[in-house]
Amino acid sequence: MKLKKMNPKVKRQERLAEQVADFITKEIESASFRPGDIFPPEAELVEMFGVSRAVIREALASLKHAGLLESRQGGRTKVADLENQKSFRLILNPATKKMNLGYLYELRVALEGEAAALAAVRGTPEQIVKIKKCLDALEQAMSDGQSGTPENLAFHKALTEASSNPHIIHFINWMHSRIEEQIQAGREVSPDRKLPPLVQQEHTAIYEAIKSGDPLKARRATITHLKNSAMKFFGIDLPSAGL
Amino acid sequence: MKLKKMNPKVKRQERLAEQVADFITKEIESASFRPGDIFPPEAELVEMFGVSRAVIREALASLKHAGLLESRQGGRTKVADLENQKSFRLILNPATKKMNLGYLYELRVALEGEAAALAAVRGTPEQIVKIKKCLDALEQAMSDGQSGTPENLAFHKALTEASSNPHIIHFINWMHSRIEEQIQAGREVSPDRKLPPLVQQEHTAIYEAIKSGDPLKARRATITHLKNSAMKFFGIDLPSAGL
DNA sequence: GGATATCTTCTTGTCATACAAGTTGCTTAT
DNA sequence: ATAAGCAACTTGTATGACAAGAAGATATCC
Repeated sequence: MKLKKMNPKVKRQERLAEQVADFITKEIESASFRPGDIFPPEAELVEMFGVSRAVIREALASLKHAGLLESRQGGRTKVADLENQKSFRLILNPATKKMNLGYLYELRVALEGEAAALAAVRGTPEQIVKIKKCLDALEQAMSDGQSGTPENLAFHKALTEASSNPHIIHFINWMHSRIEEQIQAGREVSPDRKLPPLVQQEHTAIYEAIKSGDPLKARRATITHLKNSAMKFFGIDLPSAGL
Repeated sequence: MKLKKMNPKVKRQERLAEQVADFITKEIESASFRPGDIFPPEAELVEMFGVSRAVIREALASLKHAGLLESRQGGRTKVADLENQKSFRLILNPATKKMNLGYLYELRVALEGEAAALAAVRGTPEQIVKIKKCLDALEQAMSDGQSGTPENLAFHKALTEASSNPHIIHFINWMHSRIEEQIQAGREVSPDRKLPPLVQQEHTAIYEAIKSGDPLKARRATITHLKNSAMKFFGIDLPSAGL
């Protein structure tokens, strides 16, 4: 239960407050504390972790900001309801890395499918032109023998933006980086990530569907594309879910 | 640019660190600062806001934890890439309250539709029984003349849980509370929120589809239900997006 | 005896100061 | 001009002090 203050072996030493915050977060997520429980007073935490009150307060401030804890001057600090958090964080079960990635992909399918459908319904001509440009750039990059990863990312980004829904855009972009993080974390699966020529067909299908204003076709093309890449890169077999 | 330290008129005084953090967050979101920009040193912020360094540090700790800022001992603090944030927060445009709610509903439609489809594909018998129980409880509550709001919530929750995807479950629940918050915030639209008898038909349709294991039907029933309630309660006309 | 008011103690919120650790940029010597 | 070294600046941590509010114990009044 005690934190090490200074471990010289660790290259990039994390700030103490962050260590404490992470520790407490795990404690709460592992249900050692339940929502509504009263939290130990700061003085006790100071002893427990062997750090100054300033550090404890910075850690608690972070967790209060994130919505994990609640406090009022004079009163005791309480563990907040998970529902009431202002920010959303993935709760990653370290025991099931591969499952995590699959679950994340399911989320991705739902959102990017919807984004593509929305793009087909209300994408502006400029947005659609932008998608086309990204498609061409990707084509070019691949025929040049490059990996095409950045162009691929740009294509998906342009696609998302054509949904014109700021929350969906923001969330999809956020999720991409979370997925990337998961991939980096679970290195036992090391895909070469080289885009096979086939994907370009899938990309084109998505573009065509959006351009023709057919939301269902756009959604299906996107889902097919994501299902295929999940299988190809990670061996994940996503459920069809009726589309 | 200066914060008031103590405003006796405000009932529930927010902590200074939280005020500072919110202020800085808005500054960053409104693009006054761009990712990669170096941030003013703490000493300068102390002067700027007229608070102690401890308060500034707690605010900065919160923002670093959220992923908005990055710092290294000795170096300058920088504004982090929005993409790299570990937690997701809604960026609410205060100018367009009604739009926000509509956009949130689009997100909700995408996710709950997917959840319903997944529930139809892989919902366990126990999960489906639970949905039925919630449906019955809602029926009972409504025939008793109650609002049925808590039962309605329970029904949707049971539905979501049957998707068996922890991230989707967590995110939908989180979004419900965000939507509720938005509704509270924009009080000019004050719906009476009383469930009309018609919704029960829609609920039953969702349940039947899931029970029969038909993901497409479950998805469509859910989307129809959400579209109708968005229109009924808030006058929001959601796009069809091909389903 | 029970409800109410007061007071003591505990806890969180804020401030001030000091120093350690590390970075940045300038100065200086080669 | 380049590189080493130094000085100033910035963030990280620790400590002590006090204010403000909450919670519980105590005393008071009916």
